[in-house]
Amino acid sequence: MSNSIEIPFSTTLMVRDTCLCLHVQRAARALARLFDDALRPAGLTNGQFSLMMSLNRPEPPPMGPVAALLAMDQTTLTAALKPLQRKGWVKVMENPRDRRGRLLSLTTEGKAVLARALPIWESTHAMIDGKLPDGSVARLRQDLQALS
Amino acid sequence: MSNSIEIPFSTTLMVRDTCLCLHVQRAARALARLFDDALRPAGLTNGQFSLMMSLNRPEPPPMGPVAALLAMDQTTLTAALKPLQRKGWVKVMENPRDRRGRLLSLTTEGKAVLARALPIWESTHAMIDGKLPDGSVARLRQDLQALS
DNA sequence: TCCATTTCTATTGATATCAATGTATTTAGT
DNA sequence: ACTAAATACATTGATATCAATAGAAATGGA
Repeated sequence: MSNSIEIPFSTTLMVRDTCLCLHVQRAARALARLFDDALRPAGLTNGQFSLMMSLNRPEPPPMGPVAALLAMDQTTLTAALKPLQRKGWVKVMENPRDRRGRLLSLTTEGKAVLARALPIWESTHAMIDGKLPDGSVARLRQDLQALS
Repeated sequence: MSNSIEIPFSTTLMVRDTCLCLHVQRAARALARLFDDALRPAGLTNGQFSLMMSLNRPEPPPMGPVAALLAMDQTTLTAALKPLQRKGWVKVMENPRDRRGRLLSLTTEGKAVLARALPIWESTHAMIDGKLPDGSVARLRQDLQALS
């Protein structure tokens, strides 16, 4: 006996259509592929581009605020820095004011890589802008910001 | 000599504020954490919940369409199925009509796990809905769909 | 039928992601 | 100054993600 616990197919369709988490994950994967493809000639992934761009500041930031800006776990940032350090694009140094902390900065070569990637970002982003209805991109950004 | 190639800080701020890819990745990470936390008592991550829900169909689907539905690489789906198979929640069988292919289905226990997770999804989603302005969630879904 | 092409999936290698945990350092309270 | 608590990162282990590649089976054209 024992009726097995079943979710109706109609519920499945409802969840698929309405789940915001699923929709965001889908879009995240699709956009990541799009930017990864575009940025490949520059030797960067979309995540590496965003991370390095966030390090292009007058003063080298510590890790915590950078992780918060990117809405990622601090351990994820530690891992993401590894390949960039290996390539000599990012420098991680001890914070003289707080020896627990690290300060992150782009190397000269890192800045050059980022500068070569920038026009690719611009054209890719313009392409997306063009494909979406006018104004929807700005609206989308606002809505997304409310989630993170 | 050689002036190093620098991107102005103002450009960095512009990219940070406008990059749709970054905004989507940020929201994706934040939402993933939120649902992962909520679903943890059910033993599922947000991705596993979405995948298993997409398998709750009258007829077991092959892998290709499932990967397309989730907008993920086919190799990602292969990997994502591994832990679910190990736990006995998903069954992967050869397609008798096409011996290259596989058919994916939930086991009885898988269906039970999914059924226990459903109320968690409902309450978590309702919580998000409540925190966002009226109507913005539906609009957001539409905009995201245009991207994937 | 035979063969080239296409389709469907798996494997490998690299990076991304987070939970759990540990270590070193700073801060705050006394 | 001393100590407990908080803070900033790193490490480990598991899963997620995709590119490149390879294998097997189906399909289509001659």
